[in-house]
Amino acid sequence: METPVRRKPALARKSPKVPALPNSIAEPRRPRGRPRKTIDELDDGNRRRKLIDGAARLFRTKGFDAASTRDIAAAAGMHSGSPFYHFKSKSALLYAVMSEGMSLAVQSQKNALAGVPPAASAREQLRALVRNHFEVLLGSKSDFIPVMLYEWRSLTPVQRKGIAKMKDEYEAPWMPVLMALARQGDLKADPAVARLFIFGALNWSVQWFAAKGGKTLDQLTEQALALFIRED
Amino acid sequence: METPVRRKPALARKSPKVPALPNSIAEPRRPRGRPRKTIDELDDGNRRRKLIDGAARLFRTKGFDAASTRDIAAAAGMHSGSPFYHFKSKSALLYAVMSEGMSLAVQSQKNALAGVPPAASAREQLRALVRNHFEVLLGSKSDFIPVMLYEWRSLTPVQRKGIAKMKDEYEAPWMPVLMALARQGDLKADPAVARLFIFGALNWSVQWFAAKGGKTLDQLTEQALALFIRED
DNA sequence: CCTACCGATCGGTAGG
DNA sequence: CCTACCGATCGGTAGG
Repeated sequence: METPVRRKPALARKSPKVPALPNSIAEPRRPRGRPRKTIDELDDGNRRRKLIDGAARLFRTKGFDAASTRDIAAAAGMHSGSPFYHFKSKSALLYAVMSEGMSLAVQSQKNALAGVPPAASAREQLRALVRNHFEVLLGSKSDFIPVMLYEWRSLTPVQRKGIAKMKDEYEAPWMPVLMALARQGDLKADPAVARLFIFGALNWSVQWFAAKGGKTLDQLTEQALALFIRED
Repeated sequence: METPVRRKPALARKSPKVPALPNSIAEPRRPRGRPRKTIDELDDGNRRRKLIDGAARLFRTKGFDAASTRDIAAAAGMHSGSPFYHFKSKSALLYAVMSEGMSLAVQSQKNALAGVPPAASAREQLRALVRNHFEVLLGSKSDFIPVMLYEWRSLTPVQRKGIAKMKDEYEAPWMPVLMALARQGDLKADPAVARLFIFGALNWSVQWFAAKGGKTLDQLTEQALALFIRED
């Protein structure tokens, strides 16, 4: 599933944009033994990163189909053909965005749950899940998950399975919490349906949330809990 | 805002696909006075209808950008250039889909509210609104509103204003009902935020609802009310 | 509404 | 990673 593969060995060489320099400066002597990371390899990591970040932003703002690989290349400071050195297709780039987004979301959710005291109520656990979900949807890295949510259909079937697995992992902790709340009478709907409604309510916030002037993510979390869960 | 305009006067003439018939049959004599609708004009209505319906379905299943005007033409039994006889651009066709969808939704909602007894509780009124919203999202004409919800960004700014107006009209009856529920203590969240969450929960159902095997729209309605509104 | 077409753009590739 | 390019497709149009 790790799609991107470089097509040629990365050879250290001068950037074509930089004017030629004396050899002693442009090509520092290599130390003996296993070759260290070359300047190009480090740079390559940056380029890949810039491609993924730019793609995430463009896929979110314009949609997958309307964002051209030329747009994405330009956003990363490259020329039109270069993204295909890092990703074998536009769809592989989409997969990379979604897959990275889901990794971040799963990790972020694990951290959030780890911060909840072991004896915390189901209500406290749901609060942590909801608060983290808003962070994932609307926080600093907020291009990735909206792309995942809204560009699902542009994946190939195989890619879709990969993302679905990460989505299952992300959603897994929610059901036991909702079932506990239903058991104690604080959630009145069937937990399976409630889960779908609640995710919908939260996911839809990317359509209307405006960071400026609006509510904070903490406030949104409190409102969501007040709406879904009985207090008494 | 009524974008589609025919470019030439609609002259009654034989369909090119149909073999030539004797004049007396193919071209019935016109009665005196203001011309009645000709066969071609009736047919034109059918064609326009087929274009809009096919576009709605293709925009929903493939997305606006991925659905080509050739696809849409083929779905209506036409050749590639012909949709542009009925609509001046692909985006005008999108607008027609959304605008028709919103008209249907507004009308359907009016009927639903008219069926609620005058002295009905706020809860009953919300039930009618939610039930109708599911019908509009998931019922028989269910391609139109999902397109409206998910292809918003492909409209021109001017078109967007037109749709926004219809959306405001559709959403208007919800706030008083939610405010009444909040006043009587059956809705615990701020009504303005609750409205956004509730629409999100319902709108998201187009992502997971499968007509076969799943819940009925009545059951979904009851679950939604149970989730959002206190019973006691 | 069809036929025949156009310019623009797109994803992707070869070769260095 | 750039340069130069290709075939395919797309929205749209003229002319009948």
